[in-house]
Amino acid sequence: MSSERAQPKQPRIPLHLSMDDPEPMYRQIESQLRDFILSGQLEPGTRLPSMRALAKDLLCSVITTRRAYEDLEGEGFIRTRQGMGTVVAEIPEETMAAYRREAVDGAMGEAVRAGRRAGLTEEELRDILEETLQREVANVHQGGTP
Amino acid sequence: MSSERAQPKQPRIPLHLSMDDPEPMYRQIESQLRDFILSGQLEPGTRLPSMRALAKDLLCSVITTRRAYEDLEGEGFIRTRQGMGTVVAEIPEETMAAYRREAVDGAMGEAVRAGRRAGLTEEELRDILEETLQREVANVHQGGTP
Amino acid sequence: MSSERAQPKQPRIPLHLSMDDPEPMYRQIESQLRDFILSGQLEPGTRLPSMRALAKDLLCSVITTRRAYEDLEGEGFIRTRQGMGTVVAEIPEETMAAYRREAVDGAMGEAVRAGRRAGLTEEELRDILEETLQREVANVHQGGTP
Amino acid sequence: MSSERAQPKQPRIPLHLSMDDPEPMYRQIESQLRDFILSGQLEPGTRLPSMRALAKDLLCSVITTRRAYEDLEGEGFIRTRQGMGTVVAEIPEETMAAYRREAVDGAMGEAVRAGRRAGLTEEELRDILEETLQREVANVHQGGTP
DNA sequence: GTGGTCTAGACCACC
DNA sequence: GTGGTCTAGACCACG
Repeated sequence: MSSERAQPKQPRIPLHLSMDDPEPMYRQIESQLRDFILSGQLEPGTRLPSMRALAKDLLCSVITTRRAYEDLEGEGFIRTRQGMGTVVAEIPEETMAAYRREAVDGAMGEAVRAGRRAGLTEEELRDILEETLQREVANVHQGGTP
Repeated sequence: MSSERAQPKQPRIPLHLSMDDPEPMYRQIESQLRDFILSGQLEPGTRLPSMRALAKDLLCSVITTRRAYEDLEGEGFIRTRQGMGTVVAEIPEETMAAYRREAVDGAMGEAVRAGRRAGLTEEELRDILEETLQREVANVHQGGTP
Repeated sequence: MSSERAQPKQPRIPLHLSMDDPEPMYRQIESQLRDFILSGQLEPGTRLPSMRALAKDLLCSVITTRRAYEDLEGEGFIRTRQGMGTVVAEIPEETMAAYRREAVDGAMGEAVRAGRRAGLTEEELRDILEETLQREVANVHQGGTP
Repeated sequence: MSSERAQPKQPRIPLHLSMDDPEPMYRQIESQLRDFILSGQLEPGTRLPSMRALAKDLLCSVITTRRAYEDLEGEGFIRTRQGMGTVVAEIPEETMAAYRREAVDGAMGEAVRAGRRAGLTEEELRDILEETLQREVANVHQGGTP
């Protein structure tokens, strides 16, 4: 009679929905949770707030939070079981790395293509990266991606 | 035997719609035309195909091409006149430059934010930029953005 | 100006929901469509009935059909785009084969384990397979899996 | 110094709950106990652990173990008496055989239907059975169903 | 006409 | 208490 259980910890997770964001609510929730998991701020086994609790917190419908959780489960980031809530799944480091790279590579590719269309040199693109790093660092220090 | 009146030239414009692209059709058309204009491949005064002709060519509805043209006109990239067809607008170089910078800055900002969310260091982002430059250069030499 | 379109054919697809089946409706729809695709009865590019039409047909809510379609899209079996309906996706034969084997292997493994628990010999299991083949052939000839 | 009254023996029963199994906990308990009984590893008269003890052991709620025991009692596999604990019931060999056959037949039926849905031939199904026999024999020799 | 998002609220299964 | 299924109906985006 063996078992594989443990009491999942449940930290506060600072999510926020923006009405100005054209992205649908459930996707905003998904991407924020995904980022927390990918960045290691939410570790495997960590318990997520219940769908109902999160909905109350975000002032949205349970259906919206459910949808986000369902999608994330489909992607393998979280695991949910009836009556037992939802926890962050065990994800192979390999998979994590692939996900991390995917997002950055995509955006960087777009930036480079945009630069090429604009007729910029590689050196100018490097400068823009440096400027952006400065700017974004400033942003994060005041406290927000938006 | 060929007339040489001051009528706008109408070069071949290689547009293509992709079904796999999650972007709606009219936006695909918009962004492709916008890129041609911003990159100088379509010069001011150049005549664009009629909405009907383009729709027939792309196997899409006229509503779709109309919407793309309307949006581009709203942004000031093209001008449509009754009975005179649609031509690329005269755009101050200043404005062009601003648009170009905007696109690059936006994409680079996204790349940096994605990197930060994934927990990458600035140095790793610089490396990724270099890799991307390599890759994209390779791409363009074989011939295509797609 | 090239394109990648074609008028998808739309054959009749004989789906049916069983109320006695403990499986939720949306899963019944999913598995039946998945089977049609995996068995080649629904080819890539084939158009599926619209969510609303199917719902009317099956006497269930649009939400139920939508859920089935969404899940199948998540699994890569179908592709859906706003305003353009839903079509069977192009699936690598390799992937198809893997899916096909997965289901059968799982069930066969369970059968063999059950047989082992029951103390049956391999020969007895082979006999049972033959009997089952007979019986199921009979079933399908009268016309129903249930 | 050891009493040898006619009290039921209580062997160690290796049960385990898996969080990844989509099957609810109480069903996992049920099917594992049922298998032990049907395979003769738990003989009639053998005493089962108390609901409380089992719950503590499996790190689950007593409601869960109770439900499993109740279901098994409903199926006639075990008997619970006030103050006397729970013991494996006397089951006619005939009934046991029927249950065993039922399990195998059910699983084999599912395998054949899955194969038919996937468009496999009878010969391919026979091959799969042989492969599965090989694989499962290997498994059992290293020691476990899981 | 298509699908996409969000809403509310019911009832069930599991722990 | 948890999540899971199904319902109805509104409004938007796309073609």
